Amino acid sequence: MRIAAIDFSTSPLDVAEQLIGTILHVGNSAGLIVETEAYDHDDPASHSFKGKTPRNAAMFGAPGSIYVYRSYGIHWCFNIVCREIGTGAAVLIRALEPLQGIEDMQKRRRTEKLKHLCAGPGRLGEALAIGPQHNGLRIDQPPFRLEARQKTVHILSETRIGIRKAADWRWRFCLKNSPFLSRPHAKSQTDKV
DNA sequence: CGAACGATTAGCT
DNA sequence: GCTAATCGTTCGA
Repeated sequence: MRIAAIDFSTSPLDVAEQLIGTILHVGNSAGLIVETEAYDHDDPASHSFKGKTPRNAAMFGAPGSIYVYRSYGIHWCFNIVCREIGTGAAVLIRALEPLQGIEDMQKRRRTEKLKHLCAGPGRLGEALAIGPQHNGLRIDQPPFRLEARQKTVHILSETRIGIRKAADWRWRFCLKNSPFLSRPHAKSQTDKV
């Protein structure tokens, strides 16, 4: 299997798109990335928009490192940092198609429904046992690994979910027609292959 | 120091 | 579709 050769020092838009169709391994569990969102340093919806704070410090780390944050006091969400170090850009991994370690994920999620196992950033975090202990680690070192996609994929761009600022920017990327998205994409959008 | 507010989700109507 | 749950972070006084 090929290790994904994604250049994380580029823009979050590029990285978010390239991540669709690659396989994310965390420990013994793995899934196909079917949904991502880009957040940039000059993006009003981004945690990094107002500068570095104790919470978002990892977002200003080296490209290819992990940024984990607590959402709504409940969930842990998983991001990969991009652009040059200190910029404050990242890609949020929002949904996976479960592939390996499914029983472990079902146990952690307390549900057997494959469709909802990793569909949404909070669910994905719970399924993969993501937590603050992963903040600042690297995506190319254990327990993490990215496996390159094996074929061309059909990608759609959509508006991001759950934000108020810059809500109309189409910075969400989906694997076309995947049943494992956190929310279905529109019927017809600009295709990116 | 107090208060408002989320890059969300499950469960109920 | 609507709302409660739940708490760390951020910002204003």
